[in-house]
Amino acid sequence: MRPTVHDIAAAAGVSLATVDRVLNQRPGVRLVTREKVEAAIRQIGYVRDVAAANLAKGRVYPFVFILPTGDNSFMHGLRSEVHHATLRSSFERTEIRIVEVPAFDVSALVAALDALQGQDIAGVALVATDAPEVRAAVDRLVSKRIPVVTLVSDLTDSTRHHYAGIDNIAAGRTAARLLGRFLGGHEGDITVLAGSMLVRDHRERVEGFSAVMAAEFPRLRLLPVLEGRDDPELARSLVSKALSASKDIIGVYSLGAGNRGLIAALKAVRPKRELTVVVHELTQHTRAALMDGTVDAVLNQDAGHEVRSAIRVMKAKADGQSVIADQERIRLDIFLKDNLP
Amino acid sequence: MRPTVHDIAAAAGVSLATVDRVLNQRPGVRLVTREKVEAAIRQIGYVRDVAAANLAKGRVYPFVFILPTGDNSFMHGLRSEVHHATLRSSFERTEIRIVEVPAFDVSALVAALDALQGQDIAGVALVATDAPEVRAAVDRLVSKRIPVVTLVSDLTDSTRHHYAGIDNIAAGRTAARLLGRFLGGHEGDITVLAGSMLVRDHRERVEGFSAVMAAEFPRLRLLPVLEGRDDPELARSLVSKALSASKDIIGVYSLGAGNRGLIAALKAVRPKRELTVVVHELTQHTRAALMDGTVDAVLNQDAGHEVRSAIRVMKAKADGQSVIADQERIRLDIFLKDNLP
DNA sequence: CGATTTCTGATGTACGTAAATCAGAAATTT
DNA sequence: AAATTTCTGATTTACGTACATCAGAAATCG
Repeated sequence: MRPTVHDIAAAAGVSLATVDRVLNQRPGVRLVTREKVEAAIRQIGYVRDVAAANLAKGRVYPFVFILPTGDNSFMHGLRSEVHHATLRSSFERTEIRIVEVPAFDVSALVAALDALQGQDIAGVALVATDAPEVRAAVDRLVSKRIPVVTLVSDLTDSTRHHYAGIDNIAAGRTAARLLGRFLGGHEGDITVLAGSMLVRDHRERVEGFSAVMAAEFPRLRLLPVLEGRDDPELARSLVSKALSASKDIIGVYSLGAGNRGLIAALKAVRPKRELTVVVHELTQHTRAALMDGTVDAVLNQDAGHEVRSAIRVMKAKADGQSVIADQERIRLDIFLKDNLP
Repeated sequence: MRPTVHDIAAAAGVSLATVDRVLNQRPGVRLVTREKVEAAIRQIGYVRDVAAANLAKGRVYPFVFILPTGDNSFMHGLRSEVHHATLRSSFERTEIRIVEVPAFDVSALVAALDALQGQDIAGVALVATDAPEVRAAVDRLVSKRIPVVTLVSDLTDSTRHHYAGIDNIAAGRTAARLLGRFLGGHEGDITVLAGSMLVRDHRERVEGFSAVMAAEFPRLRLLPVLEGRDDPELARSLVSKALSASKDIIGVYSLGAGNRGLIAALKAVRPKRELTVVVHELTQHTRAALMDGTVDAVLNQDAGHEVRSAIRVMKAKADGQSVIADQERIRLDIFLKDNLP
């Protein structure tokens, strides 16, 4: 059986109350006594039973998710996953609040973060726009001992406790290799469609993609990155224009959201032009496009995993516990038409 | 706040003791009273606090993992993941026992399963060899209300509660498409190396692989499947022989374990022959081979996820609880040299 | 040395559930 | 109607921890 507080008390030759004071860092214990107790804790290998502790405390974890607005499928899916998590709240002792903030809007995000300051919050998860002001706001929360997890897109040089998202440089590199290998030794242009270079995940994907393309597929030339702001309509017109401007385009990498516009543009030129296409985010649109051959591969991050992971990590941090690092690594899913879930 | 047993008692106009009898299916409650209580439970939406219940019961979950012996890296990794789980036992209230059984040995597996019959076991996870005798033994356990989860390889038509592993047909199909696309329009032979056609996962991979190859890459011809019994030495000699027998081999699909033998055989012919290679299971050997270009893609199942998922599912079944299906779906990981973890 | 101040022990209640005991009520049998 | 059996209620203890209170011991101060 696992040792309990009673065992510590017996081992250290003190009372339960003193053990409790040491464990919960309450005042009223002499240094020598405290050390005696701590030694006993280590020696018998006591670990607090979090379930029992939470029961006694009536603990609930008030978490806040800050998500960008926008009607693209990915963010819609993310919101829906957070919503699903709220349905499990009573079991998991969480109380999840969703705060929506305009996409790519730095000051709105900062305001939302700062609004959390005084509140009783056990953790914050946010889709970060990578700006110094946001970093500063996050650091303020961290310094108030509030666990902060970035979701989907990370924040450079901030003190956030954890990032629940994929390695976007690796994603870009992987896209490049898939595209390069699928195109065999062919020569031609590649067009890249991003959402916004303001978010770190998109910048990193471009960076990884360009690096591998330059190093390993010199016969494929990258055209300037198009910014579709994750907006289907804008994406459509940008891609259509690009395709008619250059007849040498043989490959497309879409690394943001708003792919339903991209797919429409591709279908418009489809029988005539042969294009190899890699896109991000598995949605109903990209799934259909993968099935019908409009798209050759879909890179995906599982929003459900990201949300559940963020919650687990925030809980662990709030309790000062460690996490199973391996379990919290968010993986880059590669979908071909054969391994769709 | 969540409703408690006290709320049920009040709502149903009965005592705590009666509520307890209904909840835990103890005798001594008249049918009408029982129905009244059950109605109250539904009406106020009571859900048992499993943490508190486990605390009160002093519940521990004695689980058994039945794993095949064998010194290939994959099984080694699997054992090590189960071992890691034992280290978390005290937190998770589990008591994990590992039973080793010779690989591909039906009667030994059946004996191990039957040995569990009378024992106090909260769940069994096994790497199944797909045979009717094994299925029958599993069904016997299931009929004794013991949760059974197949791990890595599933069991046809059995009543096991859950399968913690990848979709192997999809894995084979994916391998075929990767190999086919990477080979561009080239023509030639493909050799397939399996462990044993006695295990369902390997059979299914071959099936998926062959189907896609036949349907979509008619210029690639499949040679007869080699059976390396997941043994590095055997794999090496089989592949070496095949490579020298046919000069037309331009692709290799290795769907079992024992890849360090395969890799040695490949390296032996490496500078002269150009081969596109897809293998299963990320180990130190396949990882190195992917990095140095001997292998083009690695398909992987995350043993850690499988083990943790199996434990979560066995727990849930033991408690009569539901699982988050999406969270328990084991994914096929596709690794190129760019997205290695 | 006595008077504080600071520490420590003893004890009790609580969290939500499980499980046991015993007395009394209701139903069933004789 | 009495005797029995079957149900139900009331109450208690326990799980491991948190937290509060109060009394008494030890240390520190004047």
